[in-house]
Amino acid sequence: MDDSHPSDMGLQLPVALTGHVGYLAVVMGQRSQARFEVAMEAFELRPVHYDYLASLGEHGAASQRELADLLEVDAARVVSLTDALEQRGLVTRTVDPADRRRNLLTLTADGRRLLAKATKAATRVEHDLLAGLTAAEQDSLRGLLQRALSIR
Amino acid sequence: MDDSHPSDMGLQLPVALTGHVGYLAVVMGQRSQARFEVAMEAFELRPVHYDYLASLGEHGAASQRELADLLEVDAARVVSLTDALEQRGLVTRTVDPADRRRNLLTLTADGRRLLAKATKAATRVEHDLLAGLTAAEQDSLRGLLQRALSIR
DNA sequence: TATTGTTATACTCTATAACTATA
DNA sequence: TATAGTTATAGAGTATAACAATA
Repeated sequence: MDDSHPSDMGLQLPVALTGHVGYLAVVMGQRSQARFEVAMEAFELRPVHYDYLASLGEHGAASQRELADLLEVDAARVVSLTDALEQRGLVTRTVDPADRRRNLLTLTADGRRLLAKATKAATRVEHDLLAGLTAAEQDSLRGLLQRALSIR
Repeated sequence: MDDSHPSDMGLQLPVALTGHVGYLAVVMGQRSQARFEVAMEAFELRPVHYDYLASLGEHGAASQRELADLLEVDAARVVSLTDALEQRGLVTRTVDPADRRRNLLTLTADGRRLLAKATKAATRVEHDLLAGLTAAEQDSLRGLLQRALSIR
């Protein structure tokens, strides 16, 4: 929300915090999230909606439970998220013929179009977020975070 | 909360997310915060309490407003945080003689002792969080995050 | 009996606004 | 008039638990 001026010249954050990757990751995550929220407002999406749409965009279809596990959100939350996105015509629910308890979620054409636009905005946020680093440093940071998180 | 097994073998997170430093930073921050919360439970502290104590630990004394600006939390929140820490005998409020509107916050001896113990626990969390990286990579990651955030 | 999805409720956290006192 | 701190309230966001349908 508050893109802190580094030249505030009040107190300084203690080294006990700024010297830890854990703390820096929290701050970096908050900054990223805050800017991403602003960027997504243009599409009336919250970050979790984007994660939702992007996941369907790559997998084609998924059940609500699968999506809940993937995004690590409560199953009840997927219900209300899906309600909202379905009402806006971005997603459809269809009963899985193979297991009629399951709802298969799919992006509509509108959903794919919105996702494409939102993805461009997300890339712009990424670019701005890393403006202080060289391209090589950006790659390095990405790789280190992926390794630390055991992603890919 | 949920230290995700990478071998869940459900769906995989989309590259649209995992390929962005912004997303990785959010996930890293969440993981860090979650583990830090668990570690601080032993001291009946929440992360914000630790940030509070660590800031006083390095600055000696600060007013409530200064602390609110530094930690980027609401002034009203500093009131309730201070209430709790003061009741536990970890912090004292004393009126600033130079400006009687201001409360100067100081760690008590108990506060310093608890901070020292909590700091050790925080260091252990940091160590575990970065277990997958070499020492050189850890330094590199720390430096890149600091540069990206314009800290120090 | 276990799992998927749904609903309604309760709770936690935080921001907001109104107030007192000092400057 | 502006600032520091306090208090009480309201709001958003999320988790919880009970339920219905299907396996």
